[in-house]
Amino acid sequence: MGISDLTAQRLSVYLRCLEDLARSGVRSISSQRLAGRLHLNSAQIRKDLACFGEFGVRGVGYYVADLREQLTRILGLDRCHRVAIVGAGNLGMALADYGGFNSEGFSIVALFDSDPAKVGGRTRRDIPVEPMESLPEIARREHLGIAILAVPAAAAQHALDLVGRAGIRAVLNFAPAPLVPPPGVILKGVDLAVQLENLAYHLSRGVAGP
Amino acid sequence: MGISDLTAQRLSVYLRCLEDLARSGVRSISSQRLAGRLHLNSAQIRKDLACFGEFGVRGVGYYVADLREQLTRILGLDRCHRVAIVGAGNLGMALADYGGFNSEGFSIVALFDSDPAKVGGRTRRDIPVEPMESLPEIARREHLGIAILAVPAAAAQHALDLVGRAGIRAVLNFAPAPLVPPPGVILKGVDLAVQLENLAYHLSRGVAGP
DNA sequence: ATGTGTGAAGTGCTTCACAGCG
DNA sequence: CGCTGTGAAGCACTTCACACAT
Repeated sequence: MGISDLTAQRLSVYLRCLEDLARSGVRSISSQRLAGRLHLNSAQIRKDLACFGEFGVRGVGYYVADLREQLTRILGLDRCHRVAIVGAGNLGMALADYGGFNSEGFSIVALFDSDPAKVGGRTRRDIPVEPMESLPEIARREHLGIAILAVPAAAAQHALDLVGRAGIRAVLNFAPAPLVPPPGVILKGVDLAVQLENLAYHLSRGVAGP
Repeated sequence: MGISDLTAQRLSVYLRCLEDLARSGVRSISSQRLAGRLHLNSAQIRKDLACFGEFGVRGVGYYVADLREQLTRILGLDRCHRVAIVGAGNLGMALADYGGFNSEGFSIVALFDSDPAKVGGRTRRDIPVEPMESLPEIARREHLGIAILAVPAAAAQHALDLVGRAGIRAVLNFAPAPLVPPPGVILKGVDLAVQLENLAYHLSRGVAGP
């Protein structure tokens, strides 16, 4: 069966919840109770998990430690991913220092910027800002696997191409531009302006129903 | 017909593209050419627009200035939305100064934080950090309509409830927690960790196909 | 008794394909 | 002829409901 992106995203949510449960000392949990915590349908959870194996125990549920381990492996979080951030503006700097990324799974190695005035600086957590030109070299030396694009829209496609040529094969794009990934590169977009405008849209159409 | 969230989000994308086109002096554009720019299907664009009226001219396409105006109105961007940011950490501060929000449609009025050490400070763009307790008062005085939640997961539900009680009816949540919106509040989530982990997942499953 | 795994039904989104208008 | 607007088909995701395992 083909695993959809939505399924993979929910696995991340499940994993996060399982880590909470493990910290609370919970040993096992049913899809029903997990669904309650996450405000999802329990069949959805069972189907998502069943894509990758039979992790549950009938009459019991899922063992937290076991499932946590399985999901960590499935999501590729059993090894550390080395991340570059391209664009050292407000957003790039903040993302570099953002504590919300599963800190075991990801390590922000460097920021890159084409503005010489920014190069040489460091974030509060001491991540260095490197010149754009050294991206290919550093990418290979440091084994960077993921890039986060936080550049202006006009520079985004160029930056993406550069990143692709440097051998980085996965990119998270924050620039508000419709980009074409180079062959072999996985591209995901997060468009903050669209999300905010979506709220404006809902506000102008009256308030949420039940 | 019920308008889906996905449609509304695409309208934002269309609007942004139309603003570019207007700046370039383009007078009219067909759904085909718009689709080419945005890497979408042209029928999708026509269907999305048809939800709200017959804006096109057969044999010609859509007049850029006219459609731009219509979409601005539909999305509720013909008036300015006053925005609060809750949580003055890395992310909250960066979002407050982020230039990517359609600057005519949104105005970030204040940040709020429960940490007294942060209160009284200002962002680089001079937006003040206020104490959490004054949120209800400032929300009403300043007519705040939207809140952005950039607090830790553990504090998010509490912050959301507070924001709801202050009369704010639309919230964009960055905290990695499954929240329940108070009645009448529209809630959208952006989960940065999930997006990044999704890339890790794709990397661990081999490279993107055609 | 409890709760998984799953075929089948239900729902919603996308794409096709074409009538009809300018 | 070019292009919109749209019914119908196609596809994908979600939910139901139940056989079956413990």
